[in-house]
Amino acid sequence: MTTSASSRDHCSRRGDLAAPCSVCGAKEFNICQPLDPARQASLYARAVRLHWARREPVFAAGQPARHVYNLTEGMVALSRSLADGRRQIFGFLLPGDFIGLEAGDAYGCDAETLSDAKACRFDRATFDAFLRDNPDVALGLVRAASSDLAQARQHELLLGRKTAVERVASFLLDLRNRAGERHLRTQPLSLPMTRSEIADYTGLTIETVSRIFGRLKSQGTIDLADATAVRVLDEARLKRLSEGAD
Amino acid sequence: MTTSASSRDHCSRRGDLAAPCSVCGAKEFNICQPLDPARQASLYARAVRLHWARREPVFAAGQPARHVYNLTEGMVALSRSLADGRRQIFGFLLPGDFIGLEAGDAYGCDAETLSDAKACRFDRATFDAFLRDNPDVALGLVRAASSDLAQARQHELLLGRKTAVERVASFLLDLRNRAGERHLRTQPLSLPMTRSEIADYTGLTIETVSRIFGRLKSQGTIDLADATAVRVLDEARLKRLSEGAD
DNA sequence: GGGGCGCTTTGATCGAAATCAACCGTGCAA
DNA sequence: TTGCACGGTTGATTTCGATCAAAGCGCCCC
Repeated sequence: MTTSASSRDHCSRRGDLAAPCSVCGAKEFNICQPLDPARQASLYARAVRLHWARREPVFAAGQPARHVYNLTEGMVALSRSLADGRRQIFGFLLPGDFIGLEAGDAYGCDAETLSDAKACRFDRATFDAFLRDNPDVALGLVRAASSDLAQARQHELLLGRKTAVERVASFLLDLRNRAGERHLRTQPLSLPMTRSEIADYTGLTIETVSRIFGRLKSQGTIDLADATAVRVLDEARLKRLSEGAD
Repeated sequence: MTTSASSRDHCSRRGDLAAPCSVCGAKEFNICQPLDPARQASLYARAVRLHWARREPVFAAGQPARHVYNLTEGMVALSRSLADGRRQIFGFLLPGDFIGLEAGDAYGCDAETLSDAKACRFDRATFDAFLRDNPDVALGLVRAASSDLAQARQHELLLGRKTAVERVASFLLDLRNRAGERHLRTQPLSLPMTRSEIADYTGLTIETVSRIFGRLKSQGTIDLADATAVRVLDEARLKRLSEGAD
């Protein structure tokens, strides 16, 4: 199995999710609440709600890709490591995002929770059949896949050509924008990831990330109540820094 | 128009292509030769064969994405630049690859030829309609898109976490494998791209790329007849170098 | 032939970020 | 309460690749 030992199906906790499952429409964690019961019956009947604690694997690179997930709460990191342990994080997934959608026979990267997280899980075969019957949903997924590629290329530009300051500023702005889009904007922005995960995303070391946070703080560009609570004080400046000005 | 001034429709030169167009099946540059005339009539009737000289733009980031291309001969680079000119090349396209497939309303990157190149061009609307009628082709494209994403992530790992030697070794092996897959393997491997383009792909400078080529040559790992003709002498060693051993 | 241009190579030096090394604060378990 | 593990910050030093500089080599055009 790809989900960790402590993940539970149909967990007994209840409550609103950060985002309803975009496939089966579930709005609460343990209740099936599809938008269109007739069409989606075969799919949601088999959908399973899962939740994980912080720092648990959802799946690992190379495992057979038997499931597709729709994240409804929490944050998940996609990454891949070299044999000697050097790790590159590709991105941080937010509620509403799909996990494992692009996989062929096997998952191409590791997926790990960065916080408590919840997701709807679908069997790949069931999911594919559902897409065949629902071209509108399928079209939406094609768009989502294109946007993943666009994001990956943006990230390639960051890793290949930006300085350390530009990388960290870009990371902060990007996270802020994506959180804002999904109405998850909190003030201050709370970061579930550690300095080590930010370093592995930006292609830097934890020391460099820490120093740059310090510099941004002393400049007055951001405020740090603690290491995880970032308040952007000067967005325009942060934007300039992310593009190589200053 | 996105194609350059010197591109010509239905060019009068003839001859076998490196790869037949994977959509309309054209095997020669100026002759429509579809695999299944009945089904594909609406598409191939409007397909246009183009060719470009070296270093010509196919399209630029931000332009309205009106066309989809299938490269049949030559090589094209996808890239994106920062305001100050720093450029990141995302990949090198070979015959058989699609160009501009993942674009939404506008192209997300610059596409430029690295050599003389030929392609079949389709109107996006026509192409989309064709895909709706040919789900098998559409499925193939979904797989192609997934593999683009996998490749982009491999490249993120290269840019974020590999050393200069590892990057150049990975670049050479990757190009070699992809050329081999498509029966374009030449011995020695001939590189249509300059040191500057290799640098922009690997996130290095031309001087560093040149020095590493020199080092690989003096080690006996590769042989360089001239700057563009690379013969891999010790593939196993190159593989080890690309992964951090040695 | 010669001169200039674009690309590559090679050498010397510099600098941004990595590495090495303490040290701090917090939370947790003995 | 102590001790320790973990994450974060900060300082000293090193290093890898960038930058600066110069020269070599086709290649094309005059």
